[in-house]
Amino acid sequence: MNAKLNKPKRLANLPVRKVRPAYHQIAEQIRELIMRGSILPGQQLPSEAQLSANFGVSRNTTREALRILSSQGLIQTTRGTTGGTFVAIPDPIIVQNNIENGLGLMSGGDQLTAQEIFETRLALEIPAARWAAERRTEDDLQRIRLAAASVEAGRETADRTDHSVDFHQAVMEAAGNRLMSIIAPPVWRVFSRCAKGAPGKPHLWHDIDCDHAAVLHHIEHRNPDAAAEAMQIHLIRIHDGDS
Amino acid sequence: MNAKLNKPKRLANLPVRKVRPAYHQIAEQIRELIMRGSILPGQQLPSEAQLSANFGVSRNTTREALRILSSQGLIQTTRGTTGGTFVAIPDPIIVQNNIENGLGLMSGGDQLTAQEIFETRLALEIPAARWAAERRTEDDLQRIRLAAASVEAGRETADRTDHSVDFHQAVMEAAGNRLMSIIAPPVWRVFSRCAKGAPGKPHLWHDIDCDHAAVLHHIEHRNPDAAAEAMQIHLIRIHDGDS
DNA sequence: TCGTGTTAAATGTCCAACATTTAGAGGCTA
DNA sequence: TAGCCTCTAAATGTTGGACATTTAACACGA
Repeated sequence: MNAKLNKPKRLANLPVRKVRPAYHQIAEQIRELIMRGSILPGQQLPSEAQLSANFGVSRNTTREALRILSSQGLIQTTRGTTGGTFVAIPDPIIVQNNIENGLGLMSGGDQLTAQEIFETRLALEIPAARWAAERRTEDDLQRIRLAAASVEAGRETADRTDHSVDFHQAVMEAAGNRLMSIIAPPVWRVFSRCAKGAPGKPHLWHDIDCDHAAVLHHIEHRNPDAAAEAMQIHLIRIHDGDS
Repeated sequence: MNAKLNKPKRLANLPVRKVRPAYHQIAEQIRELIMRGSILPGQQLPSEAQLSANFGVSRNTTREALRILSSQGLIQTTRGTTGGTFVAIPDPIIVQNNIENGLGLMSGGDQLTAQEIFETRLALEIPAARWAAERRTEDDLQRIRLAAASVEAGRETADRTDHSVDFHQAVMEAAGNRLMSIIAPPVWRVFSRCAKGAPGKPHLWHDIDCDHAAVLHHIEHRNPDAAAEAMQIHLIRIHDGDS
């Protein structure tokens, strides 16, 4: 049994697969079609039987290829007479889950330190606070206020942590950059998983509430520099508070 | 045919699957085992035959579940007598590909604008330049120099674009944050795909070379603020140059 | 007109067999 | 003994066919 454990290492060091399995090649080809836009989101792919005939493989092999694409969020399958395989309409939730999966894997293997995740948060959220102060709508403000209030109201630490993410999410969305809104949540989730051994001193939560109020205040008054600085102070606090 | 096009929308609006397929449930269960650490990276899973027996499904169904996990980078399969299915050791390349898949899909569907991608680059790369100036080693410098020289030497626009990514990658790696080094490349690739209709004025490439030299110079002399500013100027230039 | 049953098309699942790859065991030879 | 060869076993890869299930549309009758 022990002999088996070191086998994967050998594989990782020798990524020279002579021939990739058929299902892998087929997935690659269909993926290429989708990525280059030859088949548009919402359009239907040929049925499994037709695909199998076209590629000259059995239906089982085709299905294994489709499972790969499906798990990458590229296609969706439905049953029934009008069912079939369709190019998926991009869904931010699924994309985020995929990113989180990957990042979670790496942080679990000690390949990511808490410091690195903290720095990434600085890079993403300080500019976000600045842009939020410049661009926020009344709706954005409302959401940020609500999230800040939920954190204050939270009784247990777990509640507060959850709602704290809501606060940061609300600020991020007020910044009006959808790409950053997609990237940030997975980073937060990995962050909270890395730093979950954080009991926190009793006054820490009070300080955090003050930080949130300050960020909100500066965004409210459209003061980008102050909002950015307040966010920086806040992030440093929650990072140091955990250590 | 047209009737088929709007079917996926209906699905997206009705995410109430009565029962998820068996392969989906099995993938979920095994994924849970891996994520909670019950099976450690490098360890071997039971053979497909044993898994099928344990779950009470056919080998085909088990294989489709394994394809899902494999495409998520969670497992690796090898053939032969010592082969089998092993929990994968996290690989940044695969994680990056998954992220790029997702982002690429979203940018293709007009869900991401060039402006948003540009802003994300600002957020990631300006701090990176600053940290690079603080932390760079001699090896880092060497790589940045090499990349800058390759851009200058490039004859065709395509060559220069490729090597330009190398330059930014080298700076990013000098910053010493692996999480940001993972996130940034997918963003770049989506960026270059969005802005590939960029012929560029003749003097643009010369300006870019000057920018690179300035960034390199400030990183070399450990001047974080100047490096950050030079990177900002550079990013703005390549963004405006495309419009 | 409304409901209802039938039907067809597609994916989901199973089975049994065979092909291929791979490392190791064992035997042969020098 | 060292080195090479063949054989074998264990695992994944692939095939073909069959049947189950789901779903919407169609035809039919009250």
